[in-house]
Amino acid sequence: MRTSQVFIPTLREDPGEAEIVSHRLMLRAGLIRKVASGLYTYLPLGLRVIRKIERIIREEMENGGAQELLMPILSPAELWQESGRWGVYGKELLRCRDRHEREFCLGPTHEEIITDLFRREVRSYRQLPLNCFQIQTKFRDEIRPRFGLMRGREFIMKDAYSFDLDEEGAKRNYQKMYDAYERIFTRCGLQFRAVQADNGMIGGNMSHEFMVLADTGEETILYDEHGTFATNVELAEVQTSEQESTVPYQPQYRVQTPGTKTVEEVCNYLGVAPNQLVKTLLYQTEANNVIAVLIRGDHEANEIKIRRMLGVAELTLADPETVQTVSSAPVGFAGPVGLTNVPILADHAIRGMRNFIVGGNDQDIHLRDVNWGRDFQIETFADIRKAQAGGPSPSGDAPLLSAKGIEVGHVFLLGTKYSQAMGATYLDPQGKDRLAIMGCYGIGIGRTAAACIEQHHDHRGITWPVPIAPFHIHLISVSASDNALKTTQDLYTSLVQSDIEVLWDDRDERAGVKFNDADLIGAPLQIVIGDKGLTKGTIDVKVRKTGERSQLPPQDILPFVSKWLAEHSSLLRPQ
RNA sequence: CGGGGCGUAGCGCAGCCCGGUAGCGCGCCUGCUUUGGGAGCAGGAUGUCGGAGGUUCAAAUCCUCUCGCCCCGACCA
Repeated sequence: MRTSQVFIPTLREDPGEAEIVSHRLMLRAGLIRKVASGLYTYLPLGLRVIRKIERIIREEMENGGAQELLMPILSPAELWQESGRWGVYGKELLRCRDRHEREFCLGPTHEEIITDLFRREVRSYRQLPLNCFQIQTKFRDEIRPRFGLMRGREFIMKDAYSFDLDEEGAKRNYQKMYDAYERIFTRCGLQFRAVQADNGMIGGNMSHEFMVLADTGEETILYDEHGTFATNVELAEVQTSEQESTVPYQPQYRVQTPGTKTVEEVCNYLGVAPNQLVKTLLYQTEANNVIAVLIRGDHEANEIKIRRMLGVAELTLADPETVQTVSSAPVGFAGPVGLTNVPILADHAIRGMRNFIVGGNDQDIHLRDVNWGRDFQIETFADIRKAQAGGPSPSGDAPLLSAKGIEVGHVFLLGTKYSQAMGATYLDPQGKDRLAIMGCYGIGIGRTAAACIEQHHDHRGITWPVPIAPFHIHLISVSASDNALKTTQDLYTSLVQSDIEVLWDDRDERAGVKFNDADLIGAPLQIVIGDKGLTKGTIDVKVRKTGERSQLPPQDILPFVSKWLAEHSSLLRPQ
């Protein structure tokens, strides 16, 4: 295509609104434009990238036995009420009414719709397994959209849902999708890692997130150097062998700690290290039960672990009024001593502590030389803190390393959560009703494009991998002579006839402008035709990513670029 | 939702404190010259100063309200 016929509004300067490199470059290279917070228009160039990713996804999903369908973007409230999620999804679910005052929501995901379809249409075990996917726009009313396509409110997602006869079948489908995802992200030219992820209330360990490694990632992953263990920090188990301490008990006493609410403030005030402190977190569950959670001062509570441990869906820190009622002190001074009206859950690390500091259940008061067992009782010790880099890996003794990642895909074994709630059953060979075992599998497509830019760029612009580049070749003529024009035209035609995607910059611009736009847009190869080279009988080819240049006679260009593109389109080896 | 910041020409910004008829750079238009890494010269166009209300002889500037956007945080006691 010619630039005069494609709408590519590039920006010379960085837009003020963009913070991270992918967002900046997507705006500057003319891939997207913002419509409102978290809402973007995909411009022609951006859409070409999206379509390429979609094509790879379609191929690999079909390869993995999934078939494409398309569900509506609006979901009726009844289905969500039936699954129970109408009540729990919260403000992220954008609800609306139609002209008849019927309630709907914009679909943030489609388990309800697909499960409804399944229960209406699938009768027999003979129809299983079934795996359907769609590529469709989702809407989640994010609390804080940011970073362009990285966290938008409206975004394009591939979501797939599998239905199986039994657990084994479901695991087979899960594995197929896992494998498909590895192929997809590899083909997109991404450095990524599949990590164990949270399964919420369902249990088991069948959930993996596909993380693109990038410093701007919003997720933290922990892994060990052998590569045998990788997980979201939210999930990582803490290996612990804390023995009860044998340090002699000291008598407990009260100290004044005016205005010291945080661990840091207490430590500064008393001149002690955070690991001598035990913080008492008061949590509320959905049933409004309050529980006290004890965590060593230098550790962080892991709410996902606590939630799973308690078997509750919702867990939030207690509001100030509740804290006042339960601990008879304002927020910041809760402690376990005398806290008899709520259960006390403690992290394993507490077991090995003696003579520590806790809140005094009184304003501006802390207690020193407190000891569990003597001064208060702990109901349960459990692994409820966040794992930290440097700690031992659960798979061995190698220390854990941490990295930032962008979650681009998630595979999840759902089990019977939705089939149970919505009655998605089939008849087995014995004629008995059985619940279908489900799995679901998502990929954020815009986010994948953004993550790709995070990994493939330099100070001049994007350096697309061939498989998802908007164009293969950026063709630039820098001379206006008849000869140069004719040569460019001929080359353009022959490239197009060979099914190579060429963007021909036919604008009446200076060479520098064209070079800069080409580097910004980031087609993998640039071909430069000018009188300078033509008088020597050559045309220049530049590899965008490496800057490597070759001077070739016109007739060698097509074979050269065909070969180069073929070599760089093939499956990259996963890291 | 809490805190901070910003809305002035297509884009990036200054002007606001201290009120007095709106500016810079890039882009855009015209002409000439240039033409292999964002050209030079000359000329030109462009603004509901986010919106509403108020104070004032006079408001981009001060006050009130409102809308939008960006960043940080969202309870770790």
